[in-house]
Amino acid sequence: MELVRIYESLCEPTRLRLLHVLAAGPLCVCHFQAVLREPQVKISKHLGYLRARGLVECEREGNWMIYRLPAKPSRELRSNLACLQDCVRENPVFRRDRARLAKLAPRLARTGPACCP
Amino acid sequence: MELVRIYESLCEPTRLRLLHVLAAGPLCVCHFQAVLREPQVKISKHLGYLRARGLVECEREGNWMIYRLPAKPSRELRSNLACLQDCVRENPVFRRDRARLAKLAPRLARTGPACCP
DNA sequence: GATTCATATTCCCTCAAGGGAATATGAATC
DNA sequence: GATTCATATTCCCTTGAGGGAATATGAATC
Repeated sequence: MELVRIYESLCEPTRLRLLHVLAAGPLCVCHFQAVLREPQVKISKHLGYLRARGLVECEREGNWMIYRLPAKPSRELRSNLACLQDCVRENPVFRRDRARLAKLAPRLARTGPACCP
Repeated sequence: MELVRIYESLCEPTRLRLLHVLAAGPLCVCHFQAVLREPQVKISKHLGYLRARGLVECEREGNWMIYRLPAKPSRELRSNLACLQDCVRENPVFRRDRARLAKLAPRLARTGPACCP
């Protein structure tokens, strides 16, 4: 059941944070590290997990791997991502992530989702 | 994070079916067995799991345990249950459960959620 | 109080998840 | 081609989930 794969992907806080941040746009791994302040292994493993289950897509760009939400998400995935965004709106951890992401915004605007140009 | 507990509860098919059936109203364990056609241990364990995480409530009535959705669900839980109902609407397994539940409806109307009067 | 019925719990097993340290990979640069 | 940088993978460990058989519990009945 696809739904179960989705819920399995959602039942870990780091992955929720990754998906929440991704909702704002594509991002490379080192930016995730900067935003979540979690070790590289952890970020990379969880992104790999999400990718294996089709919750994110990725593409290499030079040294960097750019992750994004799926271009054509299933109805189930769309509903659940929307529900997630709604649920975490007022959660301090997620707000903090958004705030850190916002500080990167000017750089992202210049260089695109990859880290350092 | 409460959200994670919710998603953990949702990432198993039997539990999704239980919650889906519960959305139609309170029910005792033996009715769950009849509707899901799963062994007693399995039903009981998963109901216990859901209960421990606050996704269902229960109350003894004579020999029977009546399970129901929480009287005052959190916003997160409400959103996710709604999302779940929406996602499974067209899924054959869940539809079959509903159909079997419907066949019990006349009896339920007479005796309440407990099994045999 | 012994039996019966509905339900819960225990025990045993297997398997996958999650964390971190260390190492591998693959692209770019010198 | 050696080095560097970003990212992925491997290895090792601990922990919890899930399934089923067997057993326990608690209420009702005889």
